[in-house]
Amino acid sequence: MAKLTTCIDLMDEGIDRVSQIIPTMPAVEARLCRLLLMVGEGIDQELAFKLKPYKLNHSEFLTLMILYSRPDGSSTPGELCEFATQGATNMTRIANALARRGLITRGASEADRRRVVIRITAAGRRFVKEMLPPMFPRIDTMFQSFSATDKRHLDRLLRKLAGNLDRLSEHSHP
Amino acid sequence: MAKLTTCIDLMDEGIDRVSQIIPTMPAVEARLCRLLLMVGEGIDQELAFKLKPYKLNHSEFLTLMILYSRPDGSSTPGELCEFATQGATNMTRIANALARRGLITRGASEADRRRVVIRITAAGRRFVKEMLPPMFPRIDTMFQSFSATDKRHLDRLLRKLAGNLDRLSEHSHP
DNA sequence: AGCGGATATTTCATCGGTGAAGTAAACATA
DNA sequence: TATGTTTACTTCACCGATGAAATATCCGCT
Repeated sequence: MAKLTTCIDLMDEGIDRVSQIIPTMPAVEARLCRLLLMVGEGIDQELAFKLKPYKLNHSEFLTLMILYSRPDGSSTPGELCEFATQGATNMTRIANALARRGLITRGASEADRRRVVIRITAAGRRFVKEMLPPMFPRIDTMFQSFSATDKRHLDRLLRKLAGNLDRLSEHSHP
Repeated sequence: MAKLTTCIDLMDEGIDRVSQIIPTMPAVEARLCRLLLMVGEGIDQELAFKLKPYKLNHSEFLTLMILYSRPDGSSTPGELCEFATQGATNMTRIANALARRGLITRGASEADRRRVVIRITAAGRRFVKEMLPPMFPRIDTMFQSFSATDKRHLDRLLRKLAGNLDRLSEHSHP
């Protein structure tokens, strides 16, 4: 497995060379994009590694966590799609997978019979409560040597970036 | 399409509730992880959107860019796997796709006949030079209202995080 | 020279995710 | 109350990515 930092070094060289050939390129910004993508992938892999023993998928985990974090522990496929940024198709599969393991139940809505009500079960809550804590040490390690100010800055900058991305996608794929 | 910022708001609420139930959770750090993942996905989608008209994949684009940025414009599947953090299997497919479009060539290595030498073609170089500039305005927009200091900070913090991730994965999936 | 283990790449089976079409219920309105 | 439109979810067919096994070559050792 290639180290992230060596990939970053190579990326730096690559961007330097490309921006020599194409000087109009916004090199600093492009570099930040690539950095974000690479670090994002890194966290993804780390998360996948922690989820593997529980035979959970990233999207299954996220869906389960959304349900867990809701006051009433329930939602609908459509809502979950929104919050988890997933396609409806995929949510069907995710719900199938979680229901088969008894972590959630699927029932018909009384108010609107088109709707399906998804609810986390007691077993689902127990499962989350058991699988979450083992992740904590590794999350702490990820942010080792980050000062409180560092964390505040990172938080602020990422949110600002998110706002800009929203404005971008409004214009193009609305 | 759900806005990133509303997803982030919901995530904030979710983390608050979960950390009330499980107070040992490193809430600040977990939040940063989720933020990073969400912003990463956002950039991914933005990139995919820009690549679609050129019928390119994220990994195909990255591979092509690596070749473009090398002084001699050539590499091998194994090396490209490392730099692009891709499985060898997938690199075969990527090379097939790019070769079919005449953007790269595949030849046998003289020194080591197990190796395949992949080289970007003149058409490949022209293609990159043509497709890259239209992306620049959108990259600039992504970092609108980021001061030079903001960018420096973000760069520094992401690299530090990458270093920590490397140390994590060394211990576990080495 | 010849054998065993390591390395480089491809093939195959499978999984997770997506777009397009299908089904069913609700709503709006005439 | 009949009809057309919208909404909610599912099914189906396909694509991109991955792990395990197959193939071919190279390298070290005797």
